Amino acid sequence: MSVSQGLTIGELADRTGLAVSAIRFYEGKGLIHPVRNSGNQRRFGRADIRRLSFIMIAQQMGFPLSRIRELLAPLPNHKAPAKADWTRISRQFRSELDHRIETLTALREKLDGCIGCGCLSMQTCQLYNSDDAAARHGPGPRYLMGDSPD
Amino acid sequence: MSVSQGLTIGELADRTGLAVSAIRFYEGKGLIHPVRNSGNQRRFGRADIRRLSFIMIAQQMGFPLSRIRELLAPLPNHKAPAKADWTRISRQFRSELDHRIETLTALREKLDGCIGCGCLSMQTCQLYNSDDAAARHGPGPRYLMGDSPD
DNA sequence: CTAATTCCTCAACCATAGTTGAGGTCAAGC
DNA sequence: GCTTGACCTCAACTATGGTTGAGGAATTAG
Repeated sequence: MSVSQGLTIGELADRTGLAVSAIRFYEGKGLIHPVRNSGNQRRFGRADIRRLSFIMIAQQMGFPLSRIRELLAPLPNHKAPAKADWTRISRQFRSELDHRIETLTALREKLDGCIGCGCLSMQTCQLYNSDDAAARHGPGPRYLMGDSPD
Repeated sequence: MSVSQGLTIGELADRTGLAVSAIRFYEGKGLIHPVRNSGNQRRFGRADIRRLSFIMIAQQMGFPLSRIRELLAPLPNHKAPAKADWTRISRQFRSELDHRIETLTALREKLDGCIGCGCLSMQTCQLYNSDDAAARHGPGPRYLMGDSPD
């Protein structure tokens, strides 16, 4: 396979650590867009190594494939992306990551308050309020789910 | 339904915001352990409202049901847990939450470095190294996945 | 006492994220 | 030029986290 023809799916699998079947699956989901050679075999560009690496990282951080596809949508399919393309995507990614970290941190702080007050089973729990208070506001663990304690 | 008989599944669903089918599903997975009345209907204790709230919160933070079951395993099944039970579980939960936040934060810092150096598409990218460097270390995005850059 | 509602079990189905295998084709080495 | 390994498609299967519906029993309200 000469360089000008691109990488085979097996070569790409070796480079990224992904299974061949996973790469085909991602193509089906619109995350990657290989070309086909005269024998109907997939041929990938070197830029696709980075594309798949990004997919793996984003997934590890809990992004669903549907969202990753959206993030990658502005990248060109069949030529190497410009630096500006990746920079824009990285910034977007970073901002969603920030949001995830903030949400988790806020939850942790409430949990801290809860351990401190000896709750999660007490009527005065800041996380779960009393049953009556929860009933007034509707179902679910209101405070953790977004309400302020009264 | 008198109080001494416990909550029906529908009442518990109203209190927690969960679907009746989800509560039955959690029982099947061993996350909750209702008793049965003489007519084979499930009866829940008030403590189960908190138990389900905890399940909802932990799930929202990305814990799989299997792990949540393990966390809840020390709680008594058919009587109200002691304060110490919930405190122990909360501490364990908090420590796993810490770990998640640390992992995400470390990833974010590497991503920051990457935006700063204009990478994710550059040969000198700190996240993805060069293809040759990546090949030397094995498949995948080595730096983000745990390696230090050389 | 009857009718409406809620409950029961069990099986099938949905989405996400893939893997596995059957049956067949392509390409690279000798 | 043929054999072997890598590739192709498509369908079925895995696991998680549930929902939906069929067919029937229990409970509650009037």
